[in-house]
Amino acid sequence: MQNNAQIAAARSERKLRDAEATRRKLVDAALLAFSTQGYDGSSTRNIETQAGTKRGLINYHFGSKKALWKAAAEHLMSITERDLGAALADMNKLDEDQQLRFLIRSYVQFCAKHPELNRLMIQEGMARDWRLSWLLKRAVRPWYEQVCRVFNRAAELGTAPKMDAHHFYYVLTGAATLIFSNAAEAAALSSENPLAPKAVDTHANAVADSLTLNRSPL
Amino acid sequence: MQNNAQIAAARSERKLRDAEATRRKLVDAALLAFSTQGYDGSSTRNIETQAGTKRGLINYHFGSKKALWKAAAEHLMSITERDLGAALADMNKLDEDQQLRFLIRSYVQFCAKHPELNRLMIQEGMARDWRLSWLLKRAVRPWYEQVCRVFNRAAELGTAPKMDAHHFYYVLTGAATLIFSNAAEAAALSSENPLAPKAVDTHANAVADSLTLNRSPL
DNA sequence: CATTTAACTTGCCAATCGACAAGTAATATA
DNA sequence: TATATTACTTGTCGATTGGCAAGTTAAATG
Repeated sequence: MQNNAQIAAARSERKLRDAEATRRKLVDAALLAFSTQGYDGSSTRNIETQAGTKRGLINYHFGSKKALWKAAAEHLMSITERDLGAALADMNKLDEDQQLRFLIRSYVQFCAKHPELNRLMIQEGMARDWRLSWLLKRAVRPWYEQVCRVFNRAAELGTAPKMDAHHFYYVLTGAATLIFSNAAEAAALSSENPLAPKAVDTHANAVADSLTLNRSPL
Repeated sequence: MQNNAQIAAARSERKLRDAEATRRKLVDAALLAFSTQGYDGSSTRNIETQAGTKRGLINYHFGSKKALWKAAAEHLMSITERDLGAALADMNKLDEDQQLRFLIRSYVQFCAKHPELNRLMIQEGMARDWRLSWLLKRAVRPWYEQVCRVFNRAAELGTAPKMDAHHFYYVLTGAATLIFSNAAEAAALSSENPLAPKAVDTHANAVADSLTLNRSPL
């Protein structure tokens, strides 16, 4: 009877899905905590509470706080890789003159969608430890080199301002991200939500206008 | 005999100076801890150890961790107010055409000199709590309005790019500060110290070139 | 010289931290 | 049906947290 086997398989699948749902809730809560409060400022017990799970499940599913951080960071970096990779693919379909501006606007849109990314990078970019090393190897260095490559090509074409690629990277990253990673401050200063689609688009244009030279047809 | 009185006064003064030295060491260590590890991620005991003082002195001199944070933040904001105020005064002596660029360059230099400021703002700018409120009222809002004022005047003169002042503020602040607040990451990516005077000057020019329109004589 | 005061020291407290281990309950397998 | 495995639950541990209070030490004051 294949029916019984199917039912058993469905039950097994469902059990697996439940465990995966628990892992997912914990990863999401961990990402929020680690990115806003830092690694040492986040407690596993509070993460479990925020995730709506019971107390020992982080150690059961991940083994340690360190392993939870790596799982959460890996989850975020895989999303980042996928979305920014897609943006780069779209960019390559355009005329080279427009590529830098497109990349900048895509990057700002992505940062608004995932402020946890830049919050995490800020938390971990201050001190040299195992978490910064992990992030550099896993995601930052490849992205850094992609940005420098696009910038250097744009500089050849005359669509990028004349500066060192390294400084361009930090001007771009800082300009693109601060209004979103410090959203609470930005909202208090302007009484408008910086994550609203219209505000995001305005900011994307502001950054792109600042960092490309074809800002208006001559 | 005034001599005895003078000696007594000197001793009293010295005793007072020692207490003040202790307070100062604690404030310095607190600023380093709070800005890099966040408020909850910093422990008073570790701050005391880093300051080279004994264990109960934070509670003796400041009464609580919260009061220590306020003392450290007030110390940093008074330095900021003094230095950026001086920069604004110098700026006002220049031709109006050059004022925005001068302010941007001065601001970048200051951020490189005091990376704790932007690290603290990043730590506290993510969530609405009593520390963000304190910082907004004490320092951020006045500075924000000064920057917007200078930018709006530059926009009238045609020396600033066309964008909303609020977005200009965050483009400027992010572009100016990230390479310094994430100095460990930046050093790992470029193998040069981002806080070295030459690197600071290069970055100041990169930010100023991006955010002013008189980038080169036409 | 006796007393007061300021600066510092130390022991202790309840709460919380990450981690481990011994459970229970439900499902899968033989 | 008996056994094993998976997912989850809970009790407890030693270490650390912020804070309080009772000290000690040394200088100022009368």
